[in-house]
Amino acid sequence: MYTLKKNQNLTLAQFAALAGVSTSTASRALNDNPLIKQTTRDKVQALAKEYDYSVNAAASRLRTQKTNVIAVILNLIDNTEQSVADPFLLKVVGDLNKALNAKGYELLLSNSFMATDNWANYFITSKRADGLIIVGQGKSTEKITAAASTGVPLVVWGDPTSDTHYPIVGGNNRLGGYKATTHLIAGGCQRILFLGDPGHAEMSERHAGYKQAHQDANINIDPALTMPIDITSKAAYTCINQFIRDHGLAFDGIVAISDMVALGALKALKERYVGIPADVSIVGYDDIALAELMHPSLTTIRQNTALAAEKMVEQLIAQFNHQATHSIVLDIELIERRSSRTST
Amino acid sequence: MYTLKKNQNLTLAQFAALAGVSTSTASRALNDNPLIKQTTRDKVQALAKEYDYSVNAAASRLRTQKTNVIAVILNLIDNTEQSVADPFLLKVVGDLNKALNAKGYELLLSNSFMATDNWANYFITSKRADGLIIVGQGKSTEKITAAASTGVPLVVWGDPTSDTHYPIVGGNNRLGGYKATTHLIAGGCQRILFLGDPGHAEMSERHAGYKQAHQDANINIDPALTMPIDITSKAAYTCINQFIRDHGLAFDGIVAISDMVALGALKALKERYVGIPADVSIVGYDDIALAELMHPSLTTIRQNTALAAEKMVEQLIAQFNHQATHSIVLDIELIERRSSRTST
DNA sequence: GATCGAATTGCAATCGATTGCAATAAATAA
DNA sequence: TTATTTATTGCAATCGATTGCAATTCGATC
Repeated sequence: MYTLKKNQNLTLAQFAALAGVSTSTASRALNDNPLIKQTTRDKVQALAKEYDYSVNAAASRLRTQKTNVIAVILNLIDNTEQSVADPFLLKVVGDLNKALNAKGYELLLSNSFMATDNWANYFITSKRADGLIIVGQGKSTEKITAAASTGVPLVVWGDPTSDTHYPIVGGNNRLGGYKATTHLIAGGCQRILFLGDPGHAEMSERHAGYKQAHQDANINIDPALTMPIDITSKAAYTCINQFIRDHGLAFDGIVAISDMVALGALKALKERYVGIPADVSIVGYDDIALAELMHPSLTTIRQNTALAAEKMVEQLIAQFNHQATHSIVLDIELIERRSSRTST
Repeated sequence: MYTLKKNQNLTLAQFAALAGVSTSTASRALNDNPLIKQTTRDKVQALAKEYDYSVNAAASRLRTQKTNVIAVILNLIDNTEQSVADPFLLKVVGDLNKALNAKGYELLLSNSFMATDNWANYFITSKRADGLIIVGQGKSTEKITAAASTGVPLVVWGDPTSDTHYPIVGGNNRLGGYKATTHLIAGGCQRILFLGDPGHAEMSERHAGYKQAHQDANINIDPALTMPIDITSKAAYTCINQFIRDHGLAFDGIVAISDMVALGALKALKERYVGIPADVSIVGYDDIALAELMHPSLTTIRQNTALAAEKMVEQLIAQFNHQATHSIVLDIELIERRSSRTST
């Protein structure tokens, strides 16, 4: 059994007295304000370390009206279950954490299932955070537009080609869909399944790329091959099973909306002893860590999340400085592995 | 009657004037203080919603000395690279987020690579958070003990059998190691590789279970079969390849310290056309979402992270209330899948 | 030594919500 | 009716750091 020990906290006034300076000098010294003589600054800072003094963030935030906190909102799409666990989303959070820290901000994590749905009010008006980073556009962008319309600084990870009044950072989804599909076609695929819901902004773009690739190759697009499923491996697994039960193995390639989806499909196919890539080629999306570990390893479209995180933070800071912002399209990259046939 | 533009930053004073009450009444009404007449409370709360008023968290925190924020620190072990991306860690974060929200707390995310290494000082003294949840004991528990010794409220995810002055929540690692190993032995394995570094608290316990299982089955333990590798799939992959190159397939079972490690091993084996589970059986740890999706699906030890998160939050709140706390051992569960032979 | 300007430092008001205590209104008892 | 509780509400001090402006010190120059 352990009990709480009361640790005494110094206030700036007490600390200043200790250091033999006024509170103003102490405060400025701690903030490395050039108004204060260098030697004084050094002395004060050293004392702060010695006495474990650190400024009261609450007081500082109240006075400066700045929190140095950014709220990151996981804007999940479908059912909680899988989405929250999606390695890709969480990787983005990790990268954001790094990018924010590098700029002196802290990360307050939330998801779209929280009680309030007035983000601007809850986070910004209440001075909990200085800005919002919203990961994912969700099925509807209502809450986002609502927040943006109040003038709150925010950035979204999503499809950057969406026409919005706020900046969106994201991969080139159309190109991603195009490259994935083209790669399959080059490998000899003729009937390519599209696994993902085109009702969602990013997916819609990828689907457009998928269609474009077909057209460029003069291949007819069979609408029955587009499967608008949830972004979960379970949905993909079920979908593939159902499809094969209904139509047999009436496809020879799969473009999946995420690696998790691809893995669900892969599992279903393997269980039916479908040869991969001999019978069916698969391309995923995101290049999560697991993609490489699968057997066969998964061909996929890589998104540079670390760079994306930096860009998002950049765009947010621009808003703090009342500078113009804009959506950013990031390059994507096709990572060829063993789940797809190489072009002949 | 004139209308005020909504969503301006109202102060409590302005809002109270609007509502025709004093600031004290307004404040109490918003906090549902029974001192205030019910009808007044209702009226004030309705107005708050109408005018998008929300209390300034900075001011409130300054006055009440309570932040309602918990800092969650990812205490990573080895190289950043893989660990940050470990789906298991991130799942824990997701569950913590949920558990904290349920109790009215927010989650401030950090990792052990941040600038400061005086956690107590940085988070608590500075009034950024009310308590710490540290995910992972790391290779050394220095920082944790340092923080704990200052009396800061904290809880750790790690090995609960460690003898500490702070509460640790975690799975029954010894039992986990034991069950995994016993399961393999029951399936006929005689030479079982242990993939994971026993120098780390949790791993050490699992290793103890591994040894115990051997003893109970009267099987000699070959120390050469214990491979102290990093907790990454890459390390596992390399390790298995190296081992086979050096000694051939001198083992018929693997107990892996995490699913990621198991997957790395699996990949190496598959590439060498080793039959799984025919030639080698594998048991992982954590039961991440991917475990089920692998081919063959991965037998593993499941840890109940959602429950763990709740317990951790509970232990933390107990400290806020100056109640006694204690470490908690959570049950684990063997999930039998296809990567291991079933007991005959 | 006196004067002026620059370099440092200090004074005191301020940020916005909370809460002990006092004050008032309403309800009950005498 | 008046006295006495009891239920509501308001006053004003307080939390701790920041910062505009005033005050002081220090050099350098005449």
